[in-house]
Amino acid sequence: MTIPAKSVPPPRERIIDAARDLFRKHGIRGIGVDAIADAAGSNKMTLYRHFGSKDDLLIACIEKASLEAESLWEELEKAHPGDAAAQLQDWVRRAGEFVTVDHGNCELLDAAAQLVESNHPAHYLIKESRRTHRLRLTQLCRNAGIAEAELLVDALTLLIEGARVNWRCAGADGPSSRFVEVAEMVIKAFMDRPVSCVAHRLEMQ
Amino acid sequence: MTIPAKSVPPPRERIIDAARDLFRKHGIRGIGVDAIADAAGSNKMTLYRHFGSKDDLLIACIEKASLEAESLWEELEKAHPGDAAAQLQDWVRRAGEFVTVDHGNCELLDAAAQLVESNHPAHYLIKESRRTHRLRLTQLCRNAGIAEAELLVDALTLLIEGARVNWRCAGADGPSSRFVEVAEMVIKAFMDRPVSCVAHRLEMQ
DNA sequence: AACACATGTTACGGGTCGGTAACATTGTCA
DNA sequence: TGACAATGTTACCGACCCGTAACATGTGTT
Repeated sequence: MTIPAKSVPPPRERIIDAARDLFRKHGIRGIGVDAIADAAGSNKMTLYRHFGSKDDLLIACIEKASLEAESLWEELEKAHPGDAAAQLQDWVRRAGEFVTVDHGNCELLDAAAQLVESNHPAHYLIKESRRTHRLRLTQLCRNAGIAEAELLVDALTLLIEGARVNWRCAGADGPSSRFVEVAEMVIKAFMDRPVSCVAHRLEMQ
Repeated sequence: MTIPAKSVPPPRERIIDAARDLFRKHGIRGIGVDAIADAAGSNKMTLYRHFGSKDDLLIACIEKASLEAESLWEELEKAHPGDAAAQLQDWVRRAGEFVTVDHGNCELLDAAAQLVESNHPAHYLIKESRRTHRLRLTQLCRNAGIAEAELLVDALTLLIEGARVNWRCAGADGPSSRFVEVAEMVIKAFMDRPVSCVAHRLEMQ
Protein backbone atom coordinates (compact mmCIF):
# COMPACT_ATOMS: atom_id res chain seq x y z
CA MET A 1 0.00 0.00 0.00
CA THR A 2 2.75 2.39 -0.81
CA ILE A 3 0.24 4.18 -2.99
CA PRO A 4 -3.02 3.64 -1.13
CA ALA A 5 -5.44 5.07 -3.69
CA LYS A 6 -4.70 6.92 -6.89
CA SER A 7 -7.59 9.21 -6.23
CA VAL A 8 -5.63 12.20 -7.51
CA PRO A 9 -3.28 12.04 -10.47
CA PRO A 10 0.24 13.35 -9.99
CA PRO A 11 0.81 17.06 -10.53
CA ARG A 12 2.32 16.57 -13.94
CA GLU A 13 -0.84 15.01 -15.33
CA ARG A 14 -3.08 17.50 -13.59
CA ILE A 15 -1.10 20.37 -15.09
CA ILE A 16 -1.28 18.92 -18.58
CA ASP A 17 -5.00 18.38 -18.30
CA ALA A 18 -5.61 21.87 -16.96
CA ALA A 19 -3.42 23.35 -19.65
CA ARG A 20 -5.28 21.53 -22.40
CA ASP A 21 -8.56 22.77 -21.04
CA LEU A 22 -7.47 26.37 -20.64
CA PHE A 23 -5.55 26.50 -23.90
CA ARG A 24 -8.72 25.43 -25.63
CA LYS A 25 -10.92 27.90 -23.80
CA HIS A 26 -8.74 30.99 -23.84
CA GLY A 27 -6.09 30.31 -26.44
CA ILE A 28 -2.42 29.74 -25.86
CA ARG A 29 -1.57 33.38 -25.50
CA GLY A 30 -4.78 34.03 -23.63
CA ILE A 31 -3.90 32.12 -20.50
CA GLY A 32 -0.96 32.46 -18.19
CA VAL A 33 1.12 29.71 -16.65
CA ASP A 34 0.09 30.90 -13.22
CA ALA A 35 -3.57 30.40 -13.99
CA ILE A 36 -2.82 26.97 -15.44
CA ALA A 37 -0.92 25.86 -12.36
CA ASP A 38 -3.68 27.27 -10.20
CA ALA A 39 -6.38 25.41 -12.09
CA ALA A 40 -4.36 22.23 -11.71
CA GLY A 41 -4.26 22.68 -7.95
CA SER A 42 -0.54 23.28 -8.09
CA ASN A 43 1.76 26.23 -8.51
CA LYS A 44 4.01 27.77 -11.06
CA MET A 45 7.22 26.34 -9.60
CA THR A 46 6.23 22.70 -9.89
CA LEU A 47 4.98 23.49 -13.36
CA TYR A 48 8.39 24.78 -14.33
CA ARG A 49 10.10 21.81 -12.64
CA HIS A 50 8.21 19.44 -14.95
CA PHE A 51 8.13 21.60 -18.06
CA GLY A 52 11.03 23.87 -18.80
CA SER A 53 8.84 26.46 -20.45
CA LYS A 54 5.33 27.21 -21.55
CA ASP A 55 6.23 25.86 -24.96
CA ASP A 56 7.33 22.57 -23.45
CA LEU A 57 4.02 22.34 -21.67
CA LEU A 58 2.24 23.01 -24.93
CA ILE A 59 4.20 20.25 -26.61
CA ALA A 60 3.29 17.84 -23.84
CA CYS A 61 -0.35 18.78 -24.28
CA ILE A 62 -0.18 18.16 -28.01
CA GLU A 63 1.53 14.82 -27.49
CA LYS A 64 -1.16 13.68 -25.08
CA ALA A 65 -3.94 14.87 -27.37
CA SER A 66 -2.26 13.10 -30.23
CA LEU A 67 -2.13 9.86 -28.27
CA GLU A 68 -5.79 10.12 -27.37
CA ALA A 69 -6.70 10.74 -30.98
CA GLU A 70 -4.73 7.65 -31.92
CA SER A 71 -6.71 5.48 -29.53
CA LEU A 72 -9.89 6.44 -31.36
CA TRP A 73 -9.28 3.92 -34.11
CA GLU A 74 -8.93 1.01 -31.69
CA GLU A 75 -12.21 1.98 -30.09
CA LEU A 76 -13.93 2.07 -33.44
CA GLU A 77 -12.57 -1.36 -34.36
CA LYS A 78 -13.63 -2.75 -31.02
CA ALA A 79 -17.13 -1.27 -31.29
CA HIS A 80 -17.77 -2.59 -34.80
CA PRO A 81 -15.31 -5.39 -35.54
CA GLY A 82 -14.72 -5.77 -39.23
CA ASP A 83 -17.61 -3.54 -40.21
CA ALA A 84 -15.96 -0.56 -41.84
CA ALA A 85 -19.23 1.09 -42.83
CA ALA A 86 -20.47 0.99 -39.25
CA GLN A 87 -17.13 2.31 -38.05
CA LEU A 88 -17.38 5.20 -40.46
CA GLN A 89 -20.89 5.99 -39.31
CA ASP A 90 -19.74 5.81 -35.71
CA TRP A 91 -16.88 8.12 -36.55
CA VAL A 92 -19.32 10.70 -37.83
CA ARG A 93 -21.38 10.39 -34.67
CA ARG A 94 -18.34 10.79 -32.44
CA ALA A 95 -17.12 13.69 -34.53
CA GLY A 96 -20.47 15.35 -34.05
CA GLU A 97 -20.09 14.97 -30.31
CA PHE A 98 -16.57 16.33 -30.41
CA VAL A 99 -17.97 19.35 -32.17
CA THR A 100 -21.01 20.05 -30.05
CA VAL A 101 -19.36 19.21 -26.76
CA ASP A 102 -16.38 21.28 -25.85
CA HIS A 103 -14.18 18.54 -24.48
CA GLY A 104 -13.13 17.32 -27.89
CA ASN A 105 -9.46 16.67 -28.44
CA CYS A 106 -9.44 18.60 -31.67
CA GLU A 107 -7.28 21.18 -30.01
CA LEU A 108 -4.46 20.41 -32.40
CA LEU A 109 -6.07 22.73 -34.86
CA ASP A 110 -6.49 25.54 -32.41
CA ALA A 111 -2.89 25.19 -31.39
CA ALA A 112 -1.74 25.20 -34.98
CA ALA A 113 -3.83 28.21 -35.85
CA GLN A 114 -2.20 30.18 -33.08
CA LEU A 115 1.29 29.19 -34.14
CA VAL A 116 1.05 30.35 -37.72
CA GLU A 117 4.34 31.62 -39.05
CA SER A 118 6.14 31.20 -35.78
CA ASN A 119 8.46 28.25 -36.48
CA HIS A 120 7.18 26.72 -33.32
CA PRO A 121 8.56 23.22 -32.62
CA ALA A 122 5.02 22.01 -32.04
CA HIS A 123 4.26 22.43 -35.71
CA TYR A 124 5.95 19.16 -36.55
CA LEU A 125 3.94 17.23 -33.99
CA ILE A 126 0.68 18.69 -35.18
CA LYS A 127 1.35 18.00 -38.83
CA GLU A 128 2.41 14.46 -38.09
CA SER A 129 -0.66 13.73 -36.01
CA ARG A 130 -2.96 15.14 -38.64
CA ARG A 131 -1.21 13.14 -41.34
CA THR A 132 -1.72 9.82 -39.59
CA HIS A 133 -5.31 10.73 -38.78
CA ARG A 134 -5.91 11.45 -42.42
CA LEU A 135 -4.36 8.15 -43.46
CA ARG A 136 -6.40 6.17 -40.96
CA LEU A 137 -9.64 7.77 -42.01
CA THR A 138 -8.79 7.23 -45.66
CA GLN A 139 -8.18 3.55 -45.02
CA LEU A 140 -11.48 3.33 -43.17
CA CYS A 141 -13.37 4.88 -46.06
CA ARG A 142 -11.63 2.61 -48.51
CA ASN A 143 -12.54 -0.43 -46.43
CA ALA A 144 -16.11 0.82 -46.46
CA GLY A 145 -16.06 0.43 -50.21
CA ILE A 146 -15.72 4.05 -51.19
CA ALA A 147 -13.76 4.54 -54.38
CA GLU A 148 -12.67 8.12 -53.95
CA ALA A 149 -11.69 7.80 -50.34
CA GLU A 150 -9.23 10.66 -50.40
CA LEU A 151 -11.77 13.15 -51.63
CA LEU A 152 -14.31 12.02 -49.07
CA VAL A 153 -11.77 12.36 -46.30
CA ASP A 154 -10.97 15.86 -47.40
CA ALA A 155 -14.65 16.70 -47.45
CA LEU A 156 -15.20 15.26 -43.99
CA THR A 157 -12.15 17.09 -42.70
CA LEU A 158 -13.45 20.38 -44.02
CA LEU A 159 -16.85 19.70 -42.52
CA ILE A 160 -15.71 18.75 -39.06
CA GLU A 161 -13.27 21.58 -38.71
CA GLY A 162 -15.73 24.05 -40.11
CA ALA A 163 -18.23 22.76 -37.60
CA ARG A 164 -15.76 23.24 -34.79
CA VAL A 165 -15.01 26.82 -35.75
CA ASN A 166 -18.65 27.57 -36.28
CA TRP A 167 -19.68 26.10 -33.00
CA ARG A 168 -17.24 28.26 -31.14
CA CYS A 169 -18.32 31.58 -32.59
CA ALA A 170 -21.82 31.05 -33.95
CA GLY A 171 -23.08 28.96 -31.08
CA ALA A 172 -24.79 25.60 -30.95
CA ASP A 173 -27.74 26.74 -33.07
CA GLY A 174 -25.54 27.67 -36.01
CA PRO A 175 -24.52 25.60 -39.02
CA SER A 176 -22.53 23.26 -36.81
CA SER A 177 -25.77 21.74 -35.54
CA ARG A 178 -26.26 20.14 -38.96
CA PHE A 179 -22.81 18.59 -39.14
CA VAL A 180 -23.89 14.98 -38.70
CA GLU A 181 -26.73 15.43 -41.15
CA VAL A 182 -24.47 16.95 -43.77
CA ALA A 183 -21.68 14.45 -43.22
CA GLU A 184 -24.00 11.50 -43.57
CA MET A 185 -25.42 12.98 -46.71
CA VAL A 186 -21.98 13.46 -48.23
CA ILE A 187 -20.98 9.92 -47.34
CA LYS A 188 -24.17 8.65 -48.88
CA ALA A 189 -23.44 10.59 -52.04
CA PHE A 190 -20.02 8.97 -52.24
CA MET A 191 -21.43 5.51 -51.64
CA ASP A 192 -24.27 5.80 -54.09
CA ARG A 193 -21.97 6.57 -56.95
CA PRO A 194 -18.53 5.04 -56.67
CA VAL A 195 -17.95 6.59 -60.09
CA SER A 196 -18.03 10.09 -58.79
CA CYS A 197 -18.73 13.48 -60.20
CA VAL A 198 -15.03 13.91 -60.81
CA ALA A 199 -15.05 11.04 -63.24
CA HIS A 200 -18.09 12.56 -64.87
CA ARG A 201 -16.34 15.85 -65.25
CA LEU A 202 -13.36 14.14 -66.74
CA GLU A 203 -15.60 12.42 -69.25
CA MET A 204 -17.04 15.73 -70.33
CA GLN A 205 -13.70 17.16 -71.28
CA MET B 1 -6.37 71.75 -56.15
CA THR B 2 -6.68 71.76 -52.41
CA ILE B 3 -6.27 68.04 -52.56
CA PRO B 4 -3.96 67.51 -55.51
CA ALA B 5 -4.01 63.73 -55.64
CA LYS B 6 -5.36 61.21 -53.21
CA SER B 7 -2.37 59.02 -53.76
CA VAL B 8 -2.26 58.05 -50.10
CA PRO B 9 -5.38 57.38 -48.05
CA PRO B 10 -5.75 59.26 -44.78
CA PRO B 11 -4.13 57.75 -41.70
CA ARG B 12 -7.39 56.41 -40.35
CA GLU B 13 -7.93 54.20 -43.39
CA ARG B 14 -4.32 53.13 -43.53
CA ILE B 15 -4.44 52.12 -39.89
CA ILE B 16 -7.62 50.11 -40.36
CA ASP B 17 -6.19 48.32 -43.39
CA ALA B 18 -2.93 47.55 -41.63
CA ALA B 19 -4.79 46.34 -38.57
CA ARG B 20 -6.98 44.01 -40.62
CA ASP B 21 -3.94 42.57 -42.30
CA LEU B 22 -1.96 42.08 -39.11
CA PHE B 23 -4.90 40.84 -37.08
CA ARG B 24 -5.39 38.17 -39.69
CA LYS B 25 -1.74 37.21 -39.83
CA HIS B 26 -0.82 37.25 -36.17
CA GLY B 27 -4.11 37.25 -34.31
CA ILE B 28 -5.62 40.02 -32.29
CA ARG B 29 -3.55 39.34 -29.23
CA GLY B 30 -0.52 38.53 -31.32
CA ILE B 31 0.09 42.00 -32.66
CA GLY B 32 0.65 45.24 -30.80
CA VAL B 33 -0.82 48.61 -31.55
CA ASP B 34 2.66 49.96 -32.08
CA ALA B 35 3.36 47.47 -34.84
CA ILE B 36 0.00 48.26 -36.43
CA ALA B 37 0.65 51.97 -36.45
CA ASP B 38 4.10 51.32 -37.80
CA ALA B 39 2.85 49.13 -40.61
CA ALA B 40 0.35 51.84 -41.49
CA GLY B 41 3.16 54.39 -41.75
CA SER B 42 1.84 56.22 -38.74
CA ASN B 43 2.26 56.27 -34.96
CA LYS B 44 0.58 55.00 -31.91
CA MET B 45 -0.61 58.48 -30.95
CA THR B 46 -2.57 59.15 -34.13
CA LEU B 47 -3.94 55.66 -33.82
CA TYR B 48 -5.26 56.47 -30.38
CA ARG B 49 -6.59 59.82 -31.58
CA HIS B 50 -8.78 58.03 -34.11
CA PHE B 51 -9.60 54.93 -32.07
CA GLY B 52 -9.95 55.22 -28.35
CA SER B 53 -8.59 51.76 -27.76
CA LYS B 54 -7.43 48.62 -29.47
CA ASP B 55 -10.94 47.27 -29.14
CA ASP B 56 -12.35 50.28 -30.95
CA LEU B 57 -9.89 49.68 -33.74
CA LEU B 58 -10.95 46.06 -33.91
CA ILE B 59 -14.59 47.11 -34.17
CA ALA B 60 -13.76 49.49 -37.00
CA CYS B 61 -11.98 46.65 -38.79
CA ILE B 62 -14.96 44.37 -38.41
CA GLU B 63 -17.33 47.05 -39.64
CA LYS B 64 -15.25 47.62 -42.74
CA ALA B 65 -14.93 43.90 -43.41
CA SER B 66 -18.65 43.53 -42.95
CA LEU B 67 -19.33 46.27 -45.49
CA GLU B 68 -17.02 44.64 -47.99
CA ALA B 69 -18.71 41.29 -47.50
CA GLU B 70 -22.05 42.97 -48.13
CA SER B 71 -20.92 44.30 -51.48
CA LEU B 72 -20.25 40.75 -52.63
CA TRP B 73 -23.90 40.15 -53.46
CA GLU B 74 -24.13 43.17 -55.72
CA GLU B 75 -21.09 41.96 -57.61
CA LEU B 76 -22.61 38.53 -58.06
CA GLU B 77 -25.87 40.00 -59.35
CA LYS B 78 -23.98 42.27 -61.70
CA ALA B 79 -21.82 39.43 -63.01
CA HIS B 80 -24.73 37.07 -63.68
CA PRO B 81 -27.94 39.09 -63.84
CA GLY B 82 -30.96 36.99 -62.97
CA ASP B 83 -29.05 33.71 -63.17
CA ALA B 84 -29.08 32.40 -59.63
CA ALA B 85 -27.38 29.13 -60.50
CA ALA B 86 -24.49 30.93 -62.13
CA GLN B 87 -24.28 33.27 -59.16
CA LEU B 88 -24.07 30.32 -56.81
CA GLN B 89 -21.35 28.74 -58.91
CA ASP B 90 -19.49 32.02 -58.95
CA TRP B 91 -19.88 32.26 -55.21
CA VAL B 92 -18.16 28.91 -54.81
CA ARG B 93 -15.35 30.02 -57.07
CA ARG B 94 -14.84 33.25 -55.16
CA ALA B 95 -15.04 31.39 -51.88
CA GLY B 96 -12.31 29.09 -53.10
CA GLU B 97 -10.16 32.09 -53.86
CA PHE B 98 -10.86 33.61 -50.48
CA VAL B 99 -9.66 30.40 -48.95
CA THR B 100 -6.52 29.81 -50.93
CA VAL B 101 -5.50 33.44 -51.08
CA ASP B 102 -4.81 35.11 -47.81
CA HIS B 103 -6.43 38.44 -48.53
CA GLY B 104 -9.94 37.16 -48.01
CA ASN B 105 -12.22 39.20 -45.81
CA CYS B 106 -13.34 36.21 -43.83
CA GLU B 107 -11.55 37.62 -40.84
CA LEU B 108 -14.82 37.87 -38.97
CA LEU B 109 -14.41 34.27 -37.97
CA ASP B 110 -10.88 34.67 -36.78
CA ALA B 111 -11.91 37.65 -34.72
CA ALA B 112 -14.83 35.79 -33.22
CA ALA B 113 -12.74 32.75 -32.41
CA GLN B 114 -10.34 34.90 -30.43
CA LEU B 115 -13.10 36.60 -28.50
CA VAL B 116 -14.75 33.49 -27.15
CA GLU B 117 -16.25 34.01 -23.73
CA SER B 118 -15.07 37.55 -23.42
CA ASN B 119 -18.29 39.56 -23.78
CA HIS B 120 -16.51 41.62 -26.34
CA PRO B 121 -18.71 44.28 -27.95
CA ALA B 122 -17.56 43.09 -31.36
CA HIS B 123 -19.50 39.87 -30.89
CA TYR B 124 -22.76 41.57 -31.83
CA LEU B 125 -21.33 42.94 -35.05
CA ILE B 126 -19.92 39.61 -36.07
CA LYS B 127 -23.09 37.68 -35.38
CA GLU B 128 -25.16 40.23 -37.26
CA SER B 129 -22.88 40.16 -40.29
CA ARG B 130 -22.89 36.39 -40.37
CA ARG B 131 -26.66 36.30 -40.04
CA THR B 132 -27.24 38.52 -43.06
CA HIS B 133 -24.64 36.61 -45.04
CA ARG B 134 -26.47 33.40 -44.23
CA LEU B 135 -29.80 34.87 -45.27
CA ARG B 136 -28.42 36.17 -48.55
CA LEU B 137 -26.84 32.86 -49.44
CA THR B 138 -30.00 31.01 -48.52
CA GLN B 139 -32.03 33.23 -50.80
CA LEU B 140 -29.53 32.66 -53.57
CA CYS B 141 -29.77 28.90 -53.20
CA ARG B 142 -33.54 29.09 -53.13
CA ASN B 143 -33.55 31.17 -56.31
CA ALA B 144 -31.33 28.53 -57.86
CA GLY B 145 -34.16 26.05 -57.36
CA ILE B 146 -32.81 24.19 -54.38
CA ALA B 147 -35.48 22.93 -52.05
CA GLU B 148 -33.48 22.51 -48.87
CA ALA B 149 -31.62 25.77 -49.17
CA GLU B 150 -31.00 26.12 -45.45
CA LEU B 151 -29.26 22.78 -45.20
CA LEU B 152 -27.14 23.48 -48.24
CA VAL B 153 -26.11 26.83 -46.82
CA ASP B 154 -25.09 25.18 -43.58
CA ALA B 155 -23.08 22.63 -45.51
CA LEU B 156 -21.36 25.28 -47.58
CA THR B 157 -20.66 27.32 -44.47
CA LEU B 158 -19.03 24.37 -42.78
CA LEU B 159 -16.99 23.63 -45.88
CA ILE B 160 -15.68 27.13 -46.46
CA GLU B 161 -14.77 27.75 -42.88
CA GLY B 162 -13.21 24.36 -42.52
CA ALA B 163 -11.22 25.10 -45.63
CA ARG B 164 -10.04 28.39 -44.20
CA VAL B 165 -8.89 26.81 -40.95
CA ASN B 166 -7.25 23.96 -42.77
CA TRP B 167 -5.48 26.20 -45.19
CA ARG B 168 -3.92 28.17 -42.39
CA CYS B 169 -2.46 25.24 -40.48
CA ALA B 170 -2.24 22.37 -42.96
CA GLY B 171 -1.02 24.43 -45.86
CA ALA B 172 -2.21 24.78 -49.43
CA ASP B 173 -1.74 21.08 -50.20
CA GLY B 174 -4.12 19.96 -47.48
CA PRO B 175 -7.84 19.25 -47.64
CA SER B 176 -8.57 22.90 -48.37
CA SER B 177 -7.27 22.42 -51.89
CA ARG B 178 -10.36 20.32 -52.67
CA PHE B 179 -12.85 22.88 -51.38
CA VAL B 180 -14.26 23.91 -54.74
CA GLU B 181 -14.47 20.31 -55.87
CA VAL B 182 -16.32 19.24 -52.74
CA ALA B 183 -18.59 22.27 -52.70
CA GLU B 184 -19.63 21.75 -56.31
CA MET B 185 -20.30 18.11 -55.62
CA VAL B 186 -22.49 18.93 -52.62
CA ILE B 187 -24.43 21.51 -54.60
CA LYS B 188 -24.90 18.98 -57.37
CA ALA B 189 -26.20 16.47 -54.87
CA PHE B 190 -28.74 18.99 -53.62
CA MET B 191 -29.83 19.89 -57.13
CA ASP B 192 -30.16 16.32 -58.32
CA ARG B 193 -32.58 15.39 -55.60
CA PRO B 194 -34.78 18.18 -54.32
CA VAL B 195 -36.38 15.52 -52.15
CA SER B 196 -33.37 15.08 -49.99
CA CYS B 197 -31.96 12.40 -47.79
CA VAL B 198 -33.71 13.98 -44.83
CA ALA B 199 -37.06 13.21 -46.36
CA HIS B 200 -35.88 9.67 -47.00
CA ARG B 201 -34.85 9.25 -43.42
CA LEU B 202 -38.20 10.53 -42.23
CA GLU B 203 -39.93 8.01 -44.43
CA MET B 204 -38.00 5.19 -42.87
CA GLN B 205 -39.20 5.98 -39.38
C1' DA C 1 15.72 10.37 13.91
C1' DA C 2 17.90 11.66 9.63
C1' DC C 3 18.06 12.03 5.06
C1' DA C 4 16.58 12.67 0.23
C1' DC C 5 13.15 14.16 -2.64
C1' DA C 6 9.00 16.22 -4.55
C1' DT C 7 6.09 19.86 -3.78
C1' DG C 8 4.34 24.48 -2.03
C1' DT C 9 5.15 29.67 -0.99
C1' DT C 10 6.86 34.14 -1.62
C1' DA C 11 9.29 37.42 -3.91
C1' DC C 12 11.68 39.29 -7.65
C1' DG C 13 13.66 40.47 -12.50
C1' DG C 14 13.02 41.38 -17.23
C1' DG C 15 10.22 41.98 -20.96
C1' DT C 16 6.07 43.19 -23.62
C1' DC C 17 2.14 45.84 -24.33
C1' DG C 18 -1.90 49.07 -23.85
C1' DG C 19 -2.59 53.69 -23.01
C1' DT C 20 -1.29 58.72 -21.79
C1' DA C 21 1.29 63.14 -21.55
C1' DA C 22 3.99 66.80 -23.34
C1' DC C 23 6.18 68.67 -27.06
C1' DA C 24 7.62 69.18 -32.03
C1' DT C 25 6.34 69.17 -36.86
C1' DT C 26 3.64 69.77 -40.97
C1' DG C 27 0.15 71.77 -43.77
C1' DT C 28 -3.90 74.48 -44.76
C1' DC C 29 -6.58 78.65 -44.72
C1' DA C 30 -7.46 83.50 -43.75
C1' DT D 1 2.50 85.97 -41.91
C1' DG D 2 -0.16 84.05 -38.24
C1' DA D 3 -3.50 80.82 -36.44
C1' DC D 4 -5.28 76.46 -36.21
C1' DA D 5 -5.85 71.51 -36.81
C1' DA D 6 -3.87 67.11 -37.76
C1' DT D 7 -0.02 64.41 -37.37
C1' DG D 8 4.64 62.81 -35.71
C1' DT D 9 8.15 61.99 -31.76
C1' DT D 10 9.71 60.82 -27.38
C1' DA D 11 9.17 59.43 -22.96
C1' DC D 12 6.75 57.39 -19.47
C1' DC D 13 3.40 54.59 -16.39
C1' DG D 14 1.09 50.53 -14.98
C1' DA D 15 -0.44 46.03 -15.80
C1' DC D 16 0.39 41.60 -17.17
C1' DC D 17 3.23 37.61 -17.82
C1' DC D 18 7.27 34.31 -18.38
C1' DG D 19 10.79 32.52 -15.84
C1' DT D 20 13.99 32.12 -11.64
C1' DA D 21 15.75 32.18 -6.83
C1' DA D 22 15.50 31.18 -2.10
C1' DC D 23 13.20 29.20 1.38
C1' DA D 24 9.54 26.36 3.63
C1' DT D 25 6.71 22.24 3.93
C1' DG D 26 5.59 17.66 3.66
C1' DT D 27 6.48 12.44 2.69
C1' DG D 28 8.63 8.18 2.26
C1' DT D 29 12.82 5.40 3.20
C1' DT D 30 16.52 3.57 6.01
